[in-house]
Amino acid sequence: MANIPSGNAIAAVAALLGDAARANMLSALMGGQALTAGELARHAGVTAQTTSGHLAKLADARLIAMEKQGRHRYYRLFSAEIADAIHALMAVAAAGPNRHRPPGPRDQALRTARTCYDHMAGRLAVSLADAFRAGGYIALSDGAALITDDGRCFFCDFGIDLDATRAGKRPLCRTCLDWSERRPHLAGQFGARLLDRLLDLKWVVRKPDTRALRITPTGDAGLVKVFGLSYDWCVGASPSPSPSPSSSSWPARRPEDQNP
Amino acid sequence: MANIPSGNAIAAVAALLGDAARANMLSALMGGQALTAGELARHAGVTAQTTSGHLAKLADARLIAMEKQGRHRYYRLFSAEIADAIHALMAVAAAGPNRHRPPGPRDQALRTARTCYDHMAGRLAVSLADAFRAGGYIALSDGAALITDDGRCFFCDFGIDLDATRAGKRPLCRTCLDWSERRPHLAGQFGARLLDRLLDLKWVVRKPDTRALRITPTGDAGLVKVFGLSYDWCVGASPSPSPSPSSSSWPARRPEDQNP
DNA sequence: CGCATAATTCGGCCAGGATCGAACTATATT
DNA sequence: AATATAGTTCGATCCTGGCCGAATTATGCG
Repeated sequence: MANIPSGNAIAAVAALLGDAARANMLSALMGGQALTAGELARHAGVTAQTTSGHLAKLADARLIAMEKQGRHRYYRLFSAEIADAIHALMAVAAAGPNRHRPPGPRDQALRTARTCYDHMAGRLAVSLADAFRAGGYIALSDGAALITDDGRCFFCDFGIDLDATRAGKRPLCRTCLDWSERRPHLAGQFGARLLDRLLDLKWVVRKPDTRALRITPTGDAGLVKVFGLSYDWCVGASPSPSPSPSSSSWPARRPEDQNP
Repeated sequence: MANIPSGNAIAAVAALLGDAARANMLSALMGGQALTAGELARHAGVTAQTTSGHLAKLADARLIAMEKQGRHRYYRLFSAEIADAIHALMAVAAAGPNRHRPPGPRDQALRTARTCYDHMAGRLAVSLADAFRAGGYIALSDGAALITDDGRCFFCDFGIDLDATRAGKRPLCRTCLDWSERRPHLAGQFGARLLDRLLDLKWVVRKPDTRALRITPTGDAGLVKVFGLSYDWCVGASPSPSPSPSSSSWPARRPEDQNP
C-alpha cells in the first residue's frame, strides 16, 4: 500500500499517453513546432471532434499548451519535462519485443537530421557532438556533457551566448540518446540554442510536415568550415551537389539510399 | 500521418503504465528489489488473479522480468530504461495541475534517504553529490556530471573500481532530478555502484517493505569522516543518537518532523 | 499422503472511454 | 450580409479491458 498515490499519479499521466490517437499527436509535437488542431487530427488519423476531446484532456493535464491565433489554435508541448517523458517511452518502445521495424526509405531524411522537441537529433547531431568533443569545446563522458571554457568562447563567437542562458533550472547541456543513432547528441538549453542558431543562419531549415531538417548548401559549407565536420556524417543522406531547386522539397530518395 | 508508427509504439507502452494497478506495481518495483506476485498484489490493491493478468502483460512487453524461486515468482524491472521512463513520468505527474500533496509523516523517511531503482535518492543522495563536488571528485554543471581523475582514485580507494565498470553503453554517471529534493543526485552506473558499496559496508540498510533506507550508526560516522558530510543533510530526519533497538523498524515519527 | 499457500487460467460482468454524426460557435473572406 | 473554414459541444453507440468468483496447477510442510 506504500506507493499507491505515486502510482496513481503515474497512471493518470501514462493513461493520457496510452491512447494511440493522443500518442500520435504528442509524437507530432515532439518536432518542437506548435501545430493546429486540424494538423494534429491528420497526424492522429481521427476526426476533428475526436481530436478536440483529446486536446482538451491533454491541455487539462498540462501536457500541452494552447495559443489562439485567429481562427486557429496552436498546440505545443507544455514543457521540456513532457518531451523527456515521451522520449523515455520511445526508448522503451524501441527496445521492446516488437522490435522497431527496419527503417523504410521515408525514414532516411529523419535519420540524417531532425528535430527532437527543441534540439537536433540524427546523424548531424551526433556528428556535431563528436566534432565539438574533438575540438575541445565540450567534455563528453558516458552520457554526461560539460561545456569547456574554450567552448564557451567558441560558441559565443558563433552567436550563442551561454552566460545569458544560464538562468533557470533546466540543464545547460545534457546528452540525449536517440533511437536512430545509438550514440549521444546534445540536448538541454545548449542543444536548443544551437538549433535556434542554425535555423537563424539558415544552415538548416525545417521540412514541412515532418520533424526532418534539410541542410542547406550554405549550411553544408559552414558545418565543414566552422565546425570541421567531415563529409562522412552524411552517409546515406543526399551529399549530391546537384543544383538544388529552391522549392521546399528535395528528391524523396535516391537508389543508393536504400541500404539500412 | 508521418509519425503514426512511433506514436502507436509509445501508446502501447504507455497504456501498460496507464493503469493504476500496474502503475502501482511498477512504482513498487522502482525500489530496485524484486518482489513476489503476492507482494505486488498488495501494493496494487487488487486480487491475486487480477495481478497475475497484469504481470503477464508487463512481462510480455518486457517491462518486467520474472524469476522463479520455489513457489514464489519474483518480479523486477526489466531494465534501467524502464526505470528512466517511470521516473520521467513521475516528474511530469509531480509538476502536473493536481499538485503533489504535501508529504505525510510517512514520507519523511523516504525524503531522507531512499532507493530509486538502483541508486540513491533523497536528502542523503543530494548531500553526497554536493560533498563529492566540494571535494573535487565530480564536476557537476547544470545536470551534467563527470567523474574527475581525483574522483576516480578516491572512489577506487573507497572500493568502487570505475574502470571495471566502464563497459556497456549505460552512462557511467548521470544526474537524476528527484521529486522530493529539487536538486540533482547521482545516478547511472556510478550511482548504482555507490549504493551497492554503501549496502555492502552496511552504512545504509533497506527498510522492509519500503524504498526507504536507514542510515546505520556506522554509516553516520563513516559519511561524516570519509565524505566530509556535515550534519545538516539530516534536517527533518532522525539524527537522535538514541540507542537504536536492533529490531527492523525505528520510531515511525517524531513531533518535530512534521514540518514540510 | 493430506493440507496450506503461491500463483495461474477461465468465464462472465460491467464501466470507462474512444469514436463519430449532427448541430453549434467563432473567425476570416468576399 | 453571405459563405467557408477551424474548432467545439452534445448525444448515442460500441467495444476494449479491468475486475472478481470459481476452479486448476505448482510447491512447501507436517
